Amino acid sequence: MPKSASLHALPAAALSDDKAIELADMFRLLGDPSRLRIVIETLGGPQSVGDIAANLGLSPSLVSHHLRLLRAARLLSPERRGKQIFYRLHDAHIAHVIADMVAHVQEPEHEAAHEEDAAP
Amino acid sequence: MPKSASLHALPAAALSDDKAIELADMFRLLGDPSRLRIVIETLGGPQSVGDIAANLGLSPSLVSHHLRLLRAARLLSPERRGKQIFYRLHDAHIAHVIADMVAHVQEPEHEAAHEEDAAP
DNA sequence: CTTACATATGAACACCTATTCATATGTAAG
DNA sequence: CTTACATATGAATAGGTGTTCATATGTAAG
Repeated sequence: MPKSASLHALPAAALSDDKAIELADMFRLLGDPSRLRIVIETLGGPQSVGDIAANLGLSPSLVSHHLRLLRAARLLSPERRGKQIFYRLHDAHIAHVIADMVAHVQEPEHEAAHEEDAAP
Repeated sequence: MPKSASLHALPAAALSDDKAIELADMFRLLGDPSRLRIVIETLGGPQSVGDIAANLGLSPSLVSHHLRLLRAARLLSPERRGKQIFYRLHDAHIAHVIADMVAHVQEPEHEAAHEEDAAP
């Protein structure tokens, strides 16, 4: 394993394949706009399925399908309250990660792009 | 008035659809194990296509295909050095976000932290 | 020039996935 | 009981995507 020496304060780039797959799995779930919006909705507190659907303009069926995946991945957890079921972020760890990403995206643009593909 | 933030200054859950799609796009790219490993490889510094391929056990062709996507999304940027082309994270912003996620996954164990927020 | 190496590109294929529709399950109220 | 509401589930489908193979482009050296 001819690995390049770690540079500076950055974590040493190496990540076990298992962890990589685990991370990729989480990224993949958040990689769908509908699912990402659902997760973001829960950042403000537990939300019922119906509220999420109405708020995002999605069908309750579709929201439920996505919630099943987010539930299986332990990103969200359900809590029954009467007829409704409220979903919340599974733990503070997930909440922090998501909030961090949202915060980063909401920041003003950092630098301009270089130059890229040229098409003759 | 924004909803009450529980732990830190959580952003008020709302995110414009454009930003949501932009974020989801980035997540989707990182949602593939091969692509995620490629990005993580560049955390330690610029890496040539061949080195990445050899290091990850992927074909140079596949790596190049993935690099094209990461390049188009401005996550990585190429730099020619002789015959080889080195790829590095496009900016410190991206680097920080990725490193943050990796650090979170590498933490020993994450356990659920319950907290009551909003109760109608 | 030719040769060898490094990367990129296009096509084809198999696989996966997001969405919709119809239907089922569960729950509170009349 | 029945009715109405909230959520879940299964099937079917259209579109997307990762991978491989073959080939092209670019670059340094002999």
